[in-house]
Parts: sequence; C-alpha cells; structure tokens
Amino acid sequence: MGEETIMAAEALFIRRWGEMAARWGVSRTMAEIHALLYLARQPLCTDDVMDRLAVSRGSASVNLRELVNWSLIYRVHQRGDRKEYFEAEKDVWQMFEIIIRERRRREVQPIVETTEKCLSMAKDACKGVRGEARSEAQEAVRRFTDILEFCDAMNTLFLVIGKAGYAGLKPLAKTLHKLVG
Amino acid sequence: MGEETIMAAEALFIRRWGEMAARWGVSRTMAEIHALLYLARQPLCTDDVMDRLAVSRGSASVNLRELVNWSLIYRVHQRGDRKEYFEAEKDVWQMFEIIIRERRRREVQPIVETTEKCLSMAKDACKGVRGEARSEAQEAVRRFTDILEFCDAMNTLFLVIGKAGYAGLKPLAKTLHKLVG
DNA sequence: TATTGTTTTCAGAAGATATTGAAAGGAATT
DNA sequence: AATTCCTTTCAATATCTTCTGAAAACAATA
Repeated sequence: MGEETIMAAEALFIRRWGEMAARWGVSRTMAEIHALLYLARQPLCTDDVMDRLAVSRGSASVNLRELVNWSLIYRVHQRGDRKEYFEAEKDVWQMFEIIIRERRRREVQPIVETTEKCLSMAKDACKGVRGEARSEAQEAVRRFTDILEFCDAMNTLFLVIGKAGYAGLKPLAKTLHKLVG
Repeated sequence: MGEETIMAAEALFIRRWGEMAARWGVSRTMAEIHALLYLARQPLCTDDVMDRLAVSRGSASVNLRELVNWSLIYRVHQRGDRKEYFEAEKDVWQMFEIIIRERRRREVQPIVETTEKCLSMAKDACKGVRGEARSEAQEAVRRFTDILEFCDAMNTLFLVIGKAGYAGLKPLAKTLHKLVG
C-alpha cells in the first residue's frame, strides 16, 4: 500500500483536470499532460507521457509544444541523455497568472476591440437619423458602452490582483470583507 | 444610412460574441442567440431568431431553452399572441454573476471535490510508507494542498466581488490600487 | 558521411458536438 | 372534437476537433 494509493490519487486528479479543461475550451489531452507534469516529482520525456496517458507520439508532441507555448511547462535537459524532458511550472499562482494573461490576450481582447468598433458605428448611426431610428441607435450605444465599462472594471480588478500577488490575496480578501461589509 | 449601420454593428458584435464563447466551451449558436437578444430592443420569438441567425427551429428551441436554464434570458408573453417571446437579462453585472455562479457550480466544484479526495488519499499513503515512497507521498500532499488553497483564495475573492456589486467595483478597484501600490 | 536516436509534421481516421427537419406533443380556439 | 398554432424531441446528418501512426526532418555521435 502507499505507492498504489498515490498512483490512484494522481490518476483521479489527472482525469478530472482534463474533464474540467474540456469544459473551458481546452483540449482534454493537453490538460491531462499538464496535470501529469504538475504532479511529477521529476521531469518526464515524451515516452513517459505516452506510456502514462496512453496517447500517440504525435499527440504528445503537439500538446507538449502547446503547453510550452503557454509557458505552463518548460523544456529541460538531462546530462548524458539526448531526449528532451519537460517540467511543469509548480507555482499555482504563477499558473493562474499565465492562464489569465494568455486567455485575455487571445480571447477577450478581440471582443473588446470589436465592441469598440461597434460602439463607434452606433454613435455614427445616431448622428445620421431622427425619431425612432435614432432612439434605437442610442439604445445600441448604451448596450455597447455597458459591455465596455464592464470589461474595463474587470481589467482593473485583475491588474490589482496581479499586483497583490498570491501572498497579498488573502489579506486583500480580508480587507475587502471589512470594506464591503 | 443609420438603420443599416446599426444592423451591421449588431451583426459584427453577434458574430464575435459567438466566436469568443466557442473558445470558452460554450456553443457558438447559443452565444449568438444571447447576443441577439441582449441587443434587441424588444422581446423576440423563435422565428425571429431563426430568421436573424439562419438556424433551424430545432437548434433555436434547444439553445433558447438552455439560455433560459442559465437565467440569461427570460420567457415573456405578449398579450393577444400565442407565441412565446424571449428577453435577455440586460444588466451586464447580473450576467457576469450568473455565469460565474453557474460555471463554478458545474465546473469548478467537481475539481475541488476530487482534489479533496486526492489529498485525503495522499495523506493516507503517507502513513503507510517510509523512505522514498513517503517523501513522494508528501510531495503529492503538498501539490494537492496548493491547488486547494488557491481555490479557496479565489472563492473568497469572488464572494467579496459579488458582495461589492457593480457599483462597488470601481471604487473598490481604486481603493485596492492604493492599498497594493 | 553514415548511423542512430529523437522530434515534428500531416493526411487520413476516429470521436465529439451541434444542427437539421420532420414528426409528435401541447394547448388554446372554434 | 376538430382545428390551428406553436414548441419540443430526436434520429440522421453535417461539422468541427482531436488523435494516430508512419514518414520526414533534425541532430548528435561514431
């Protein structure tokens, strides 16, 4: 006992981590590899990943590269071995920051830019018309503005959280608790 | 001019909103319907949705129901009309709260529960072994604990944000800015 | 340079997810 | 009770995503 229990716990965690990721638009295998490396005590190579997760070499290669792109794992080398090994970022707060930063850049930036463009179009439309059509345009202006203001507030919030850092998070939350009631 | 510009702006926004959602694991059509209703000045019926987005009756029906389940849109009725109409929640902050609450319940709760179970397994494993195997188990305990502590901190944070409400968010962010430097 | 070990690529296969459209189900009206 | 209008359901289909495995590319060593 002991060894097998650990393996079972790891397998359980890896599976769930993958399932969760799938629901957030991240490939299951990529997340499973990430979880495997997060739990591993030493760097693993492609074959280790293939064996532990039963995936093909192609899939392991592609997903490992993607994880390296996200900076969630690092390439490391072992002296006297030609193989490449991979090691996960183990700091959970760091992981969080990386994921937020990347997803914001890739997935919220575009919607913000589009909404800004839509807002400007709606404002133009306002000028050109009177009556019913105008009040419709004004309504559109309001909706787009609401979205943008929300994004702005969230932006500030994450900026602050980032600055606070992990250490600062708990005291931060406590302070807020008082502040807010 | 004016009318067409507004339509163009709305179409642009709807498309982008759908694309973004797809990357967060939400069906594109469902998000497009949501965006359409968010922008609409009056409630729309199933046929309106079918016409504007060029989707089938089945798809419209399923996705509308799902949006109602999420409480992101409401069923409304128009006097003298047997059709059902749908109206979106227009308060962006409310939308945000609904989405966060639901996704947490559906998608983060499971990983937290699993991790708790994994932690307890790892702790058990610790007791049963000595030497190398034990230090491996201890490492696992640390990793699982890190995840759980992070989730806990995030939990508190969102609790506070929820309490602050939208009105409170901007002053909150400002206060924090000073607090954090 | 040939050999050997390793990683990457990518066309085709498999799998997962979303959509369609027609039929069945409900409910108000005549 | 029959008709009409509207919504839901679901099997078949289409679409989109991910994986596989073998070949090509690359790189270190002999």
